[in-house]
Amino acid sequence: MDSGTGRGSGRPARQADIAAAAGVSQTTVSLVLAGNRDGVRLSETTRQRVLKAAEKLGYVPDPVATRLASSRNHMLGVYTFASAFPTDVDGFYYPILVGVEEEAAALGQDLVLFTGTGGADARAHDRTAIRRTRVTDGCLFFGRHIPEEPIDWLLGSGFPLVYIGRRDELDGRIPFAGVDYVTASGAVVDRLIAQGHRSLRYLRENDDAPSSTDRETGVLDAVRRAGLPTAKVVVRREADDVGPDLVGGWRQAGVTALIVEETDTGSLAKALIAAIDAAGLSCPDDLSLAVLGRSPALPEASGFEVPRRELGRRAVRLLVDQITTAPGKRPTVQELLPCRPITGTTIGPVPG
Amino acid sequence: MDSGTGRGSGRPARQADIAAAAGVSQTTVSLVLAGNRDGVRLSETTRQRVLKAAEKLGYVPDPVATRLASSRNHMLGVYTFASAFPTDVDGFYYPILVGVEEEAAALGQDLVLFTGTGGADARAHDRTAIRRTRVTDGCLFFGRHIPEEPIDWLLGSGFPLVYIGRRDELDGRIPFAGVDYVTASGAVVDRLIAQGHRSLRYLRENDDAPSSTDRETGVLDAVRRAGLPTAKVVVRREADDVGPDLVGGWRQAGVTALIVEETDTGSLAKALIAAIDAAGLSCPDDLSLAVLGRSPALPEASGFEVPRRELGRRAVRLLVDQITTAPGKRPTVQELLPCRPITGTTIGPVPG
DNA sequence: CTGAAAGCGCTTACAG
DNA sequence: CTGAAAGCGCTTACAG
Repeated sequence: MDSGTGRGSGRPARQADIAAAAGVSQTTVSLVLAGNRDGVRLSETTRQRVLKAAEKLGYVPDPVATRLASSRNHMLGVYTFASAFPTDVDGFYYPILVGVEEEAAALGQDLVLFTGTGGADARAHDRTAIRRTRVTDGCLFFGRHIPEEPIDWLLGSGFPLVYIGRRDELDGRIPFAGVDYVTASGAVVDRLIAQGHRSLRYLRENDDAPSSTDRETGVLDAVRRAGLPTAKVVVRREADDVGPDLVGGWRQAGVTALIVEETDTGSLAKALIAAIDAAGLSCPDDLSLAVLGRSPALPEASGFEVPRRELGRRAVRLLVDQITTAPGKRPTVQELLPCRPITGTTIGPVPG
Repeated sequence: MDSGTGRGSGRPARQADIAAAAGVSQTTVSLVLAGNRDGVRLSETTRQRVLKAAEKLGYVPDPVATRLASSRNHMLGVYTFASAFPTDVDGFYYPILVGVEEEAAALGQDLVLFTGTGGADARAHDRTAIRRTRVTDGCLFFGRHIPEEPIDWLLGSGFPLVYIGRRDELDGRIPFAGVDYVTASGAVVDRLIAQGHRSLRYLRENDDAPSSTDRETGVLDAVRRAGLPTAKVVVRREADDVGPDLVGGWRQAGVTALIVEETDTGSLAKALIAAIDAAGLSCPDDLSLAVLGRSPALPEASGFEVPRRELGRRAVRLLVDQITTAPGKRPTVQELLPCRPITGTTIGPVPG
């Protein structure tokens, strides 16, 4: 009831209240509270009077009004085109989100999670859904697939955004923080070849997201570097079609090393690991196995670790950079992060 | 460049643009777009004209302006007084967040994660930090400890909020969705006693959060119901002070059953489990063990499971209920959810 | 050094 | 059935 304490007064104090209390204009209050903007000089007496009144009234700026009037509200959006986020507890995306949260906190930004955006249904991601992101100063997007039209529209309107994951759509105009799957995958294959393997198979999903095609590129590059034939290396397969017979057939054909990609669903790597087991084989004694990305189904598998947390942090930093750069001179920043190799226990010399 | 497509036009369309295109006033546009508010009747011709223009311009309402002018923007806040959220990947709070996200999506609400609020430092949770929550229509709070003043202030200003976890501060005026630890803990002890145990110890943290005191209450109630002495049952201990000697001492004294609380840090249960192991004992052969809440260190332990995901969902529902109820007639809703018992493998008959 | 005024994009009485 | 006007709480030229 005592508005002097700011408690129970029913209505939070606004600048006009401070102005009345301090006997100055609301403009002056705004100026004082905004700190020292260049070119503006306030008498110390006024400053103190305003500050004291603000303190007494328990003033805190209204973030909504601030956002409407200026163009910053220190809120960053997070919008996903992937399913299973963040509902899936063991989800692929959670570590990324953790990184996003950490860096956002470090930079004094709050996060807006746009919900109901997890459906794989691209029709849900229309302009209406996506324009919600404009409450924020800028937005992070992710998911294996991207609806180009709404992103193009946001980009065209000068809204700062950063994609998490490499993207080459829209003539390379999409800023992103991604992962260098090409190099990491190539290094894994190099290692296999150094162990003497000459006949290998790369099992991948039948899905052309950049993270999949980049892994394939890395694998094939390495195979070529070794002077080996690439023809039969790549095998596209659904997780449901991966069984012991597939693995058995490969062995018959003299294959000694298997490589599999670990993506956001994780189902393919899991299926292969199960199939190897079901075929009564063990790694690396019977067969070497490499997983491109760490699989929860076999964490000790050899391969590499996707720097998901760092990816989140990096994306936030790039986004804030954009936000704080004048729209005219924003370069389209595209960055790839290196992966940490995992020695693991599933790669060994060629058996026999 | 063609503003008719809404692409590349530089500036998103607003109601004024639609008004100009349709040859009506901006008010009319607002009215049409708001749907049929009672008492307002628009001619079908006008409606169609406005709708078509809006479609053509790719209009999407600006949530910030909407929020400032009205009082809803379909954003819910999440603010935590606990540390390790959501940074800790195996965090206690993540399943709650998942529930929050699910229900928010179901109810068409976006989520604002207030960051930098995870510090245990209560001084950070001042009015300024907390008033940020007012960008949203209402806010969820959690954490074992609560700074009363800012919450009192928000409550007093009529801002809808729901605490996640039982709270009795502020004369019971804090709405919450909590967990019925009393009943769940009592049931666990009942089970121990039914197995013949007569001498038990309840190990708890030295921290008086409601979730801890409620567990203790449940334990002691059950002990009393069985007509056993309560004197030595409760033991307060830091995780660092729990070792094999403590467990050994209890056995010497004839204790046959141990109960430990699993809280957000999880350190105490983990320490006890390690201590039992280090003492060369196994459960339930040498000793029965119950964990009040599932411990990641021993998921198969007997006890109960805190319905964290459901807790999140429930809290969102209560919050939205509040938001959609006129400020005058909002009851202070306080709900407790039941826990799911875990049979587990660590409770057995009294040895020997 | 300070204030009056316009404006951010909406909603909501209030008039016609 | 529709429009002119005020207002939400700020920021930002623009005058003095």
